[in-house]
Amino acid sequence: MPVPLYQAKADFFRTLGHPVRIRVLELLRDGPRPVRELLGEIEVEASNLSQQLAVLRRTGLVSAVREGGSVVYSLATPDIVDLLAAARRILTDMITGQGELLAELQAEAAE
Amino acid sequence: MPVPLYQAKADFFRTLGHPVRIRVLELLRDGPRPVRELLGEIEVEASNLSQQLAVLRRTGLVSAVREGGSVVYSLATPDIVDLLAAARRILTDMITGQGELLAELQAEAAE
DNA sequence: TGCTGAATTGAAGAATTCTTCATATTGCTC
DNA sequence: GAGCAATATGAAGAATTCTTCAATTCAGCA
Repeated sequence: MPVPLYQAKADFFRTLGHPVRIRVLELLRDGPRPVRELLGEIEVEASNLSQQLAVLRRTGLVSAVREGGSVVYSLATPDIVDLLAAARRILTDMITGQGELLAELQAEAAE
Repeated sequence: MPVPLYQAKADFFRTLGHPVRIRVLELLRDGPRPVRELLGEIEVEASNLSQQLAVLRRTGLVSAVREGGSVVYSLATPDIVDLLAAARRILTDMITGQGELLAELQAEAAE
C-alpha cells in the first residue's frame, strides 16, 4: 500500500484533533449555521474560531457560503456523523472499561 | 455539554493523527501481531515504532502481552475497525469530489 | 553468571501546531 | 462614500509533538 495514503489518513484525523473543531462539527450535525451562532456556543475568540474553521475548510470537512452579512457553514458530507458516532462508541467503551478497572481496584483495596 | 468531553474527543483523534499509528491499527485489524512483525511491514526504526506503540497503549487503543521473547499487540476494541472504515468512506468521498473538480477544471480549460 | 535479541525508555533538538493580536476584507445601512 | 458589524488573514511567540540516539530492561540460553 502506498505510503502517502497513510499520510492522508493521519492528516485527516489530525484535523479532528482539536476541541474547537470537534465542537464545530458536532454543532453542524444539526444543520448549517452562521459563524455568529457558532461563536455564541463555543467559548473562544472570533479570530480563533475563524482559524479553526479555515482548517476545516482546507481539509474539505465543511463548506461555507456567504448569506447576506454572515457566512453559513455546513458539513461537507453526512458521513462525518458516522465517524463521530464511531468515535463516541469507542470513547464510551474506554471510559466504561476504566470505570470497571476503578471498581476492581476499589474492591481490591477494600479486602 | 462539559468542555473536557471535547478535549477527550480531540485527544482521541489526535492519537490517530500519525501515519505509523494508523498503519499499526490497520495491521492489527487482521489480528494480533508481535512487534517484530509490525516492524517488518512498517519502514521505521524500532525505537520510533515503540514510541508510537506507547502512544497507542497510553490512549488505550491497543493492548500488549508478552509472549516468550516477544510482545504481541492487539486492538483494544473491534469498534476501531468501524472508525477506520468511516474515515475511509469520508476520504474516498473527498478524493472523488476532488477528481470531479479536476475533471471540471480540465473541461473548462479545454473550451 | 554473562551474553544476545527484542522491545522500551529518556532526553534533546527539529518541526509542527496553537493562541493571540493587529490588521484586512466584505457587505450592510445610513 | 463613511461607518459599522461580521469574518478572515498574517505573523510571532508559546506549547506540543516528532524523530533520533543512547542507554535500559527483560527473557531466554549457553
